[in-house]
Amino acid sequence: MDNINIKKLAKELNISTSTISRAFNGNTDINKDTKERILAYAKQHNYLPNHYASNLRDKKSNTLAVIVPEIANDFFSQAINGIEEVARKKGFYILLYRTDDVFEKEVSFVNYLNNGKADGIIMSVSGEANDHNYLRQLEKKHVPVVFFDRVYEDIEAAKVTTNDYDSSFAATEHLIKTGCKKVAYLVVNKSISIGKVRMQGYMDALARHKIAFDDNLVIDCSNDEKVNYKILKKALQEIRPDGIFSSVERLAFATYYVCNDIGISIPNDLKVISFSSLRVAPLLSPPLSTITQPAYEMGVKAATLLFDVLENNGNTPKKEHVLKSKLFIRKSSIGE
Amino acid sequence: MDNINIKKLAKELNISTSTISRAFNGNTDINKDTKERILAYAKQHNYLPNHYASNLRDKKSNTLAVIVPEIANDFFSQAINGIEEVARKKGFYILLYRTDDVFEKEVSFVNYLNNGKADGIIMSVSGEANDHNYLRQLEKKHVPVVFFDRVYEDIEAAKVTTNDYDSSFAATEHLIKTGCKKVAYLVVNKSISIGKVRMQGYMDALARHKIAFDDNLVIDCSNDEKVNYKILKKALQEIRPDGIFSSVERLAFATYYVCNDIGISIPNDLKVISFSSLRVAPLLSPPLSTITQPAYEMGVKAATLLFDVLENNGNTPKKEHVLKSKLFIRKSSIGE
DNA sequence: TTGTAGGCGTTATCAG
DNA sequence: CTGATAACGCCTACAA
Repeated sequence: MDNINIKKLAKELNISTSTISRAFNGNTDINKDTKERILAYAKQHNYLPNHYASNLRDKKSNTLAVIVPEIANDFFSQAINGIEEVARKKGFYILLYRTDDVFEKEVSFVNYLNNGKADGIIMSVSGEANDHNYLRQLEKKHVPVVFFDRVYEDIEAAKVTTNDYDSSFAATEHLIKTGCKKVAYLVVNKSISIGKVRMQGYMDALARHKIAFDDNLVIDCSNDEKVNYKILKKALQEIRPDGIFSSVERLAFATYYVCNDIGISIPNDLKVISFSSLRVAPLLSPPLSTITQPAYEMGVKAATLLFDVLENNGNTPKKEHVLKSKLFIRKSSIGE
Repeated sequence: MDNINIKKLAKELNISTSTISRAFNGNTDINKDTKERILAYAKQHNYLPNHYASNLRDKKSNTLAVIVPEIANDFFSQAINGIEEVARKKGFYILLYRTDDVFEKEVSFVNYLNNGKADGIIMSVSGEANDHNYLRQLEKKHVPVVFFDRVYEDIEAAKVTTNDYDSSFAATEHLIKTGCKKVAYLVVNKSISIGKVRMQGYMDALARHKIAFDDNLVIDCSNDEKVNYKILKKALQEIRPDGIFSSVERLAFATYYVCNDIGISIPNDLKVISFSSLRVAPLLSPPLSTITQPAYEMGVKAATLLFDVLENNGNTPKKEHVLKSKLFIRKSSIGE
């Protein structure tokens, strides 16, 4: 009796398949004794309803797809934790997908999800500059989407973000107040999404303090660590900023490495502040000033919104939710 | 035409469902033009085969379950990356589950997987001291399991671990050679699995150097950060070790925090070395000496082994694979 | 309270 | 090369 199923069980118990089904689905129209007998026998024989059959019938998968650019990253892994927490309480499971920031991977995965594989999608996107029609098809299939952190403005869906503009403004202003005259902005892609908003905060803070914006101080980096190291080394040596506002944590780390190697002292020669979810930021040398997004809470919020839509049959109004980041001023950005 | 399916498509195209099915499954028995016509029309109408129906027929889910104690953790998130990389190449997807180190969650999830939800499982376990029969039932269902890092010795399955004993011996010996007379061992649960093996390496290194083992120097911590802080503070003040070998990265961080607060200087007063996958360990103050497991490679290996079993119809011999960790000696453990 | 039967969407088999 | 048909395992009307 290797592959047990509802029919075999029914035969062995001399009972109908419907009754068994009822025993497993919290149906009240069933005799308590019968139910117990079924469950006991099922457990003994290691029977559980087959998910694919159930899902095929119900058109429900009890699965959430989570799409992120990276997994091994403090921000995203904490956000995933938050999503998982909510999903678990609802009896949902997480199908995880990493895009590596490659738009095509995102598209291919989303298309794959087009057919009942997941009941909803939570994603942080990677392809702002592209055509997002592939996402519109999900609507037709009634697969709701919630964006978090990195969103597509042109897609109508629930969105969970942080007050990036304000944080960036505050961080830049902090550097200025602490004495910096030449604050550089580190970014991976200045023309899209997050990099853009954060840059606006940076620019406006400069303007407020009557510091002329200098395009050379916007340092556009890549996703390759070695390349970034070179770019930053060159920038620090040639442009010689006295402050760094980094929109991405790994660029701040790269800055630390470069400074260690070429003998620039943080914060004496250069003050640094960065977006970062690194939990040991206070233990760095020097402790890194950070703008820390509430990653876990963002995950929780995104998942909660998704369940709102799911449970209201897709009729919930789309909303944008902005959570607040926290500014932690530490030694890396404090003047003498 | 909201919910398209193979039958509607067949009707619209005036063609049979079998032909459509063939078009989607790389079947050669189909006219090229027909195939192209089908695929084009399907794309236009946003049709893709329903996964649940396919899986129900094929008894294949193309999904791998990954079970880990935590996600927001450098080691596990890098390992998941490795698993994902391999899975993706095989066209598989990842169902992720976090146990929070709670055995019951592990059991409940594995039981849930008992019915075709996943074709295989990769897990790092949480319940060494318990009954593992729930895992044996997976064998009956032909759902192969691969363990990584934390394994159950009493379950026969492929296992991917690191040379923990050797690394622990080497780390302890390093501290001794650097001048430590009183090396403490930090552990979360000394009696099981990893904590046990690592402790053995520690003890044997002491013995080799004729240092008497002192039970007070084994500092058993918890999963609660605040509790750990208190335990460590007390230990550092009262027992006053001059070296710390930590089997878990977060205990090393806690040590740093305590030392900062009570004015113990690392490495002058206390030398520290720890298992850790933190990528910015060189940037800590002081840079942390680490035993770093090849997390990504372990994930790759585990996934590869799982596919070996899957592709050989479960007939592959079970094997244990031991990868090597790297010892990075940095300032936190170097004498003056 | 329980049983019967049809269908969820797909694909493998077999026949043409 | 294409079509008809019977499963895959389950659940829900509906009937009893």
